[in-house]
Amino acid sequence: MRLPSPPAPVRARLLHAALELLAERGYRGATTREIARRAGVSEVTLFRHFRRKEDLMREALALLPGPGFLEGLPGPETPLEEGLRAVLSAYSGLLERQRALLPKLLAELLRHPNLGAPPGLLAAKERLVAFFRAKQEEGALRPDEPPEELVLAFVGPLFARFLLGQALGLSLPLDPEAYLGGYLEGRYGPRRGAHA
Amino acid sequence: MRLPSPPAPVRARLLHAALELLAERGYRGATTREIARRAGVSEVTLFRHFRRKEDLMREALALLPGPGFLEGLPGPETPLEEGLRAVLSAYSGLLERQRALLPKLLAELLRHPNLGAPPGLLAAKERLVAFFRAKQEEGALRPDEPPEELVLAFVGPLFARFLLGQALGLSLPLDPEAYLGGYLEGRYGPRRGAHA
DNA sequence: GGAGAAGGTAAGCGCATACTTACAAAGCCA
DNA sequence: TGGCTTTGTAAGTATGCGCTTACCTTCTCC
Repeated sequence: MRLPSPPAPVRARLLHAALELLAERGYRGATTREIARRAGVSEVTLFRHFRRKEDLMREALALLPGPGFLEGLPGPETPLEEGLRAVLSAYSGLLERQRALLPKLLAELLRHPNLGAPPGLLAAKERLVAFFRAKQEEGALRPDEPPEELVLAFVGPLFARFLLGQALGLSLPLDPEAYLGGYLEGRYGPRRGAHA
Repeated sequence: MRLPSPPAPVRARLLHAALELLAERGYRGATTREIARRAGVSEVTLFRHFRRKEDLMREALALLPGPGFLEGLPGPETPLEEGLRAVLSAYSGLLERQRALLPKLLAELLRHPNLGAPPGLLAAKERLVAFFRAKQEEGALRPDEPPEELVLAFVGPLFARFLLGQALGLSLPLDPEAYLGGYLEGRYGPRRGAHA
């Protein structure tokens, strides 16, 4: 009798190799030969686990954003600054751990919509939007912008830091407290309150 | 006697087709056949103008960010809000005109560092950093963050709007005044000044 | 020990790709 | 008219790709 399959390490290795190569070289550049080689198995084995390259890629993308990421995000009841710090740490941890794989993977998602958006990423987005909306309703954040805009304003610069940073040679260490302050207080000069 | 070559339209069409396809399908997916077809010439003609595909791609990327973009950016003497509005209009105009080609092209740049960073993009970055630094020195912007951080905080959400937006199904119309306000005033709730 | 599952090796098929060669047609300028 | 340049068409080469087939080995579990 077979157990419901203890997650075969070969399969997992193939998925991780596929994800890596997809980010590094794009869909066409990530060849099945190279994926198999990096996973330490033969190409035949790859095709025994996944009927088509496309199936493999779809499953690999579903690994995003990785284990523990969702749980690290704040819930609607988390206080504002604590929640923002949690987002900051989860997000920058994700980007640093994966060495900027994520921006390239997202670009690949745009190019191949038939691969479908990874459910884990969609769930993360929902959770973020819910958190920011809750803080708006509490009065802790400006109510005059849609919550999605607040999410983008917080997460966008983190994201662009990796993409633009690498492409244009901007390398910035991340100072979480300064980052939080800039987000909450705005960028006006030191002694200025609200603007006209 | 030959004039210094009035920029051959065939060559220009090939470059634009290459840039488009590079964004749409990535380096490997942008085949020389398809580039030639889209430019309305034969594949042989393509190889008569560019010895190798790589040469074509490198030259095509050098077209970025397109004519007039640099001139639309503010100089160090432009006042703060006027300058920010100029950045906003130049940047979002660029992204909208090119239908989100840019994020995918940047991802492609990351994957093929041997193609080199387009000088026009580097110049745009320099100009932006110079503008924000000048505003810091005038006291119009917080002096406690590096100017590159201020650039990323302003431009990052615009950028992420296209990339994350398309990949995750966040679609947000851009309200320039609200965007400016959020950047300058911060995201704290309606009645709150500086934070602890 | 024997069956079945999971893996490997070797070889190959059909196709698309980057790139080439050979040759002909059209336009421009002397 | 005649050379020069630019483009086209037809055909082809070598390589690499996704994917398959056939056969052998190793391990586990009864």
